[in-house]
Amino acid sequence: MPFAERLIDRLALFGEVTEFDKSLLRRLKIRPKRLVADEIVLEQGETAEHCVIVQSGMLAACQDLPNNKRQIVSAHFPGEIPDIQSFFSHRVYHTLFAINEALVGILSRAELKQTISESPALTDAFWRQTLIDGAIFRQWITSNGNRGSLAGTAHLLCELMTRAAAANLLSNSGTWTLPFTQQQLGDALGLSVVHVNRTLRTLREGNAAIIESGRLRVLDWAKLSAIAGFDQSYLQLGTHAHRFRTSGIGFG
Amino acid sequence: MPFAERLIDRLALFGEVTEFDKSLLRRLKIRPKRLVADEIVLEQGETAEHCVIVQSGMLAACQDLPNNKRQIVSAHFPGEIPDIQSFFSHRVYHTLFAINEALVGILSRAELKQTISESPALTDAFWRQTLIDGAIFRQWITSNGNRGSLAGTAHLLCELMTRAAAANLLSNSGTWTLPFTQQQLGDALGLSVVHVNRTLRTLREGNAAIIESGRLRVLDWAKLSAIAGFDQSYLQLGTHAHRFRTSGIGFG
DNA sequence: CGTGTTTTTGAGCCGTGTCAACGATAGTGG
DNA sequence: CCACTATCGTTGACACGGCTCAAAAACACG
Repeated sequence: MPFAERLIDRLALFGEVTEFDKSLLRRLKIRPKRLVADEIVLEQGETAEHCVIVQSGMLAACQDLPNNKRQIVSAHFPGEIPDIQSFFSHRVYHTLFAINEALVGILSRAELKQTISESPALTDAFWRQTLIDGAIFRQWITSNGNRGSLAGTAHLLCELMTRAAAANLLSNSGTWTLPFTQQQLGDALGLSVVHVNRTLRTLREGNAAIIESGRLRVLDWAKLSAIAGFDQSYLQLGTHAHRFRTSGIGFG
Repeated sequence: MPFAERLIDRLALFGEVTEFDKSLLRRLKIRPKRLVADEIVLEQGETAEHCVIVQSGMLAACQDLPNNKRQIVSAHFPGEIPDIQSFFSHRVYHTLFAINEALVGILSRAELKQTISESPALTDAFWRQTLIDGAIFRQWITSNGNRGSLAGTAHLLCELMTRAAAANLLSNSGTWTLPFTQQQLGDALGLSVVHVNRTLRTLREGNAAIIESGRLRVLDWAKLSAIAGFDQSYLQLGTHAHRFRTSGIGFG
């Protein structure tokens, strides 16, 4: 599936995309680029003339800290544009890197911005995306601040699983190949690897969720989301989430 | 100063505001409302038809958690519109409340959205705001996750002080009446009141910053920002920050 | 002046980090 | 196809940062 189509598909999760808007997006010049795991797309402090769109695999953004820890501040699924913020601030304050082997599209920031500005509907759609990103950020703040390790971890798993479902990444059996290492989960949650491991064990022993050979399987969605205090509506995946909620693999 | 002017002033921090845009904003119907400390503007889960603009005082947004803790996820200075996110998602997932006695303006969300959409420059300006909000969120994630209590607290103080300066809230002597209680700082930082208190003492004893009778005084900006790992550029207060940097009260 | 809130301090405990080691798994080159 | 090696996951022991409980001091307000 070409880049523009993936983008369109994702936008369609949140509302109708008109033929006009589709044609605008299809006109974008997008250059493919393969990334290996851990490959850096954009370095903290750099200025960038290009935007990135995720085609397959996952990207994440992190801030490297003086105490040589790193904080992962966001995770990006196929169809997403991780660096929209460079629209108005060409310097970025975090490093964008590939979580696993990924295929991304590189496009001119100016061109994308121009294209978006040609359609009020597209402007709305992208602006809306950044607001949803904000809602996700707030949840991460809460997870890292006051939810505690178990609820925080559960919340992250719920969020990632829901977003993975929306990106159509679940297998028939409802599992998802979680590309994060436990170290990376810890970097996102502000926990040590060791404690992430223990927390995952607790979730496993409580029959809430299990990661087996890299695949995340939610054993009991009600239990997991209760532990997390997770309510997916902030992700605004209305229609799509509904598709999964009614498909009998345990969402809801 | 009328509401629209405060809004214009703030937008002007980030770039020129044309007369056309000003006239659009001045046409907005804004109803004043006084708030006492802790008064709730918008409750978690509510749907809102109105937007709020802060005129004086401060607002904050928090998420209440099942473990009866609360996480403050954002703080809002005069000139800001805390609930822009309701543009595309009428339900809000956090409670918006007044930190101290405040004056806000209430305006129709639909009308504001309409007004903004009439000017590409305004659209850009507001979208840009939400992206800056995102940059702030990322910093809070990092503070709550991996910076540790001392650096996290210092970072929050740096951020609030810088934003207070941009909102022209500093006294001649460079102090600012920090309206947060230590409990609220803790709610923002994911720390207990007790520990916030101890951390502030450490900052005080290190001659970095001191809160005396509710006023925050930065004793040594270089030291405080070094502890925090703070770099104000993510706030994009370019010109304005420069004004303070050269005013000899210790910023830079 | 009295009452409620906020700040400050102490003492003790618990969650989470650190260190260290081993096991599992996957990729690599012979 | 099998060592070899690197990375990741898992577990235990122990230390420490930050939480809880509790109470006093400072402050704000009517």
